[in-house]
Amino acid sequence: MTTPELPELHLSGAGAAARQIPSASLTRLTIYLRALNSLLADGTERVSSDRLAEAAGVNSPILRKDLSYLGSYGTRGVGYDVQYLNRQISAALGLTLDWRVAIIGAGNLGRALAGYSGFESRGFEIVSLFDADQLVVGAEVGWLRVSPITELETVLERTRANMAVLAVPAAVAQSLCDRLVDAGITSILSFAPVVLQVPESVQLRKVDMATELQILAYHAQRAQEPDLDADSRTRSAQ
Amino acid sequence: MTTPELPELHLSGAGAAARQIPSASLTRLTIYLRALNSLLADGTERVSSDRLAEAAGVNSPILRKDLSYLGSYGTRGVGYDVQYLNRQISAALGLTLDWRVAIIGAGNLGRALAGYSGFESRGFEIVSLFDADQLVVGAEVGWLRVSPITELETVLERTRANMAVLAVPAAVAQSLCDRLVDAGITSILSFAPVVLQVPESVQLRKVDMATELQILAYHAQRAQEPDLDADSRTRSAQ
DNA sequence: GCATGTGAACCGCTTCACAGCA
DNA sequence: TGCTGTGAAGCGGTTCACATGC
Repeated sequence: MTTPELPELHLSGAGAAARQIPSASLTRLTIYLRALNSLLADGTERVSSDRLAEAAGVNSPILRKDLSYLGSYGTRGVGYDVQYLNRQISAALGLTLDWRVAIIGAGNLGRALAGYSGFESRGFEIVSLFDADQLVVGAEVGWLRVSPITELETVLERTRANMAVLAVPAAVAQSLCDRLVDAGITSILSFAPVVLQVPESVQLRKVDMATELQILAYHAQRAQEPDLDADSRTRSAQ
Repeated sequence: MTTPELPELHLSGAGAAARQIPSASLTRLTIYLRALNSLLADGTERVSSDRLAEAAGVNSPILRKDLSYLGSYGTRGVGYDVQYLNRQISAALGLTLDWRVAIIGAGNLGRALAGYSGFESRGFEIVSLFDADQLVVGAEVGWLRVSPITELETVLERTRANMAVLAVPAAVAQSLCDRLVDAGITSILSFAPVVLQVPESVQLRKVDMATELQILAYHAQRAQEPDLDADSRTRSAQ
């Protein structure tokens, strides 16, 4: 099982990348983007790291550090130009490219996603919506028509989708995921509460609402019981 | 390196809680729980860390480390009893307590959450569903009836909710969040794409689908462009 | 013998203080 | 002077190898 001594330097695979943005920073960058969009809507032209950090709910040193991964886009003594910074972050995240999203599953969740206006405004176009249920196929959801899952490969190709969102029951998630991968999709966001297996070349992200509630439950439980290490089990001293 | 033997017990900081489970471990623990439930359904009675780790999509050392935060629930040379471990993790996460969830917003997303069977099976009972739209109020969603948001405080109290899920538009999220906090809710899961301000005593978790897609876009962009450090800026060698 | 449990090294993110520049 | 940008220190999580106990 364990290969004893393989000094594995993890540049992730071939053609590995220089200067990868840490994943925690990535998450925050999307939040800065939201805050900048708000500022743009307000007509604000300049912003300091302190104020932007406050709007994003983080501290300003880490905001500056995050931005420094992208480059130096501010003016010392002044701050950041809202529109310029917005563009730079968008470009760094790849949002200036053409993202065409297929949604698999037209249940409540799939429909919620299809109707979510937040996507369009941030460079994601939803180009197809699928379901296995014949009663749902053909229905209109927003400006989309539900396609039969049997035509998955054909429609993916015709609509030139390059991302997919899985909003299907756990039982069928893996087989649909496999079909997506075979069809050439390399970015998948899954809402199905199962562990999916994908090749390394495919980016898979998961969102699980039950997980989130369970984590809340853990913290709530701790808050309820001030009696924290009431560990009555016999614990042998280290 | 410094002092050879310092009986260093790491209570993390002032007034901090004893023996907090690292957040990354917490997330994985919920996944183990799912895997264990599958094994239970299969009738499997024992499992090794290798096999459980494989089912959860992680490596086995980190699984054992995660479990070691809870205690020693395995048998060396043998493995873990599926049912027993399941109960221990559930207890550690606080899932044996009574969690009563209110869903705020009965749009597609709120309805998707209300109908999500994954909650019930894991100890979360959805006790109320609210909306501001008079056309939606009174409608039946599953076995719930949509309550008017004007009666939020009354219904929260009557149904004894102790958690809430915000599935409302960004514009109204903060004010509803404030009402939840004032009503005594201390655990909130938000799907609204805004930064919410809450007191420290309130646990807030956020799920944002646009953020997830943006992170996928970043990785997909990198995969597309092998030409990664085409950093043509003049960098003064400070 | 075999699989769990864990101290210790390692690595990467966060923090901080200050250097650099308008 | 003021705010950005960043090296370096600090810290927490992951990895590993092996001690532990059935």
